[in-house]
Amino acid sequence: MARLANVSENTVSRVIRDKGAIAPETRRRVIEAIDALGYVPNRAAGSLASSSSMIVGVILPSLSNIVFPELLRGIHAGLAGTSYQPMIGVTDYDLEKEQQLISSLLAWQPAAIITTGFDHTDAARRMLEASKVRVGELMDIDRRPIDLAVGLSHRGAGRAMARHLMRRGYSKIAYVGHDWDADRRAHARYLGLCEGLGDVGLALVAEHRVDGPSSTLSGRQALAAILADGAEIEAVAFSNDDMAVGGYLHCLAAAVPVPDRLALMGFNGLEIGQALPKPLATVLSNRFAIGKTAVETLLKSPDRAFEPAIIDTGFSIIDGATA
Amino acid sequence: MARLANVSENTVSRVIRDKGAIAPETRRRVIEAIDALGYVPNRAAGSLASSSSMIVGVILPSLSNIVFPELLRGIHAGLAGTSYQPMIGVTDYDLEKEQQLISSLLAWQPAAIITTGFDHTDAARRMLEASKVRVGELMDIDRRPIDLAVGLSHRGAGRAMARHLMRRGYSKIAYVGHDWDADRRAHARYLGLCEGLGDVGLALVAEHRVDGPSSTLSGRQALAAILADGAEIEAVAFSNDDMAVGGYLHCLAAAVPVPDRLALMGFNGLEIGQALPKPLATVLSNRFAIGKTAVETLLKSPDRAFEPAIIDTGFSIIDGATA
DNA sequence: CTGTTAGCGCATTCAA
DNA sequence: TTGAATGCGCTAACAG
Repeated sequence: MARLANVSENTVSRVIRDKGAIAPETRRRVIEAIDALGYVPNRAAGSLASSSSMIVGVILPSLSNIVFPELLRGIHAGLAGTSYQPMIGVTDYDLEKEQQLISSLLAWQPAAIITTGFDHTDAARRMLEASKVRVGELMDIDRRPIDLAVGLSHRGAGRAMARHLMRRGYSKIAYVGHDWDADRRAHARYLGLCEGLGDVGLALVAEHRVDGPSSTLSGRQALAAILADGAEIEAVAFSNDDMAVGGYLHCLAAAVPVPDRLALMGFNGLEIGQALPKPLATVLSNRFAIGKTAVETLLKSPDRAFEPAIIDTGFSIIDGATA
Repeated sequence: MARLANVSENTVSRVIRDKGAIAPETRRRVIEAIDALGYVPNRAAGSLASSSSMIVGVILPSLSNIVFPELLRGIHAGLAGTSYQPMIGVTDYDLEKEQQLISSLLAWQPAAIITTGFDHTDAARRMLEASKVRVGELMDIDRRPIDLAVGLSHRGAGRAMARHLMRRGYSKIAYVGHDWDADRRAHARYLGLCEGLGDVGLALVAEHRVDGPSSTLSGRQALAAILADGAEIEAVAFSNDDMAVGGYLHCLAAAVPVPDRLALMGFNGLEIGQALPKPLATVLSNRFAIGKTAVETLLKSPDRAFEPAIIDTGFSIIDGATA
């Protein structure tokens, strides 16, 4: 193909990568030859030679929870138009698996590695720090990142939920949630919620947590359970929208008037919440923006800054009609 | 590191890849050296040398529709325990984008490429056929694949929906759907539905399609619209569960008794449908199994068979309580 | 602006 | 069972 265009192999490479100055005429010939032969460059060779690849490693805790595909959507959006390719791994909330994935991904010498949260094994942290790839830790901003954190303060979101419910006149507030070991951010929101209540001398009047991940079904069952306990409850703060939608469906099935007899509030701002007969009161967490911003910021520079950076994508209360 | 273990570079490579016979003692020394130095092999170099990589290219039409993340989950499950890594791309239902992604992915010399459906540009089809990588076309099985198809007959699923509704005693059946240009499989189900009705001399009494992708909100609006038209309708077949859940929520909000006044049926078997006050009648599409089966089958052999293969993962009716 | 030269870090021969 | 030699296809550095 270099022969076909009457140039050196190298010039071809330069045309493809748009690097260095090239005579317009030469470029034309090369491009012609390229699509005459249907040439596809070998990325492995390129990566080896340049000891860097156009890969962005993405590590997600789960694909079952819709928020992570949405985060991935944002990452994709940030990558669109570039020639970076995401390589993804799923940890199932297991830090050992995360460490192993980090190792496999580093083997490709990626441009960046994106993961969630600040919890990593020591070995994983060392690998990330030792490598010079850019590192994005997403969703949370409440601790010091390795390189870049993009997300929101879940502690702050929890406080905001407390304030919102109190502003609406509820004071007998309960909590319904799911497993904290896996979902640390849910725990942070819980703590924020308690702090927010504590600020005005209140406390949760009841709480119920289910084992395992959040889901509509378990939210529905959990709300039924906490109501069966008989405590006097005016409003329920859920660990997230999945749980809250489940709770709402229980109220529909059990004919509990929402929000008059019981107010409900979720977290995330999922579409399904807004399609309910009464739109769910919740907190929008901007997953898409988190992913997109993270990618754009990381790829802006190939090198880390002197100090880790934190980008707060914020959150906003969605008033809804259930609280 | 070869020095540390007192062996040649080459022996190290053999230990890592578990290839060729190695003295237990030597292997021990090498492994020791490996994790003493925290050595991470360079995959790009490996791929270049072997002209094949441990990458599986995955091309999805969208991440907004929950079925594709679930397909991805299945793919991940099939990859778990192997050292293959998925590299993913999203087409937004655009065949040109698919072609471009196929080209970028082939540049990595992947072990396999997984995409959805049988619609590809001519160029894309040529690239896939020319390369010797294994090719999985997922979700549908109604046409002849390039190498391997894994999925279900959407035509058949549409007929099954028709039969189910008729068996339940409904004969005035309407259709509510979304954009067919993007979602060819939804169209196939529609055709199957019409055929199923036609078999016993029936036809749809009304139909309504919204532009754009399926969503709970548009399902809700679409059902409201078709009911407002005034045709006499006993049951509605939706293009999928997102739309059907939206329809159900409309019935809740508008106090339309389900299924007594109006029966509803969806497609996919999403979890949310089963969490509704009345579980949704729907058709389970086994997305997870499709992804997992496809990966497992493709990676079983590095070479294509003489004849393309088709794996029918089937579907099953979920009776529910809405039809 | 373009050509030349020399590796990148492995896997794959072939010998020993 | 191990070592030595060769090259995968490209990019980087340097000349010209």
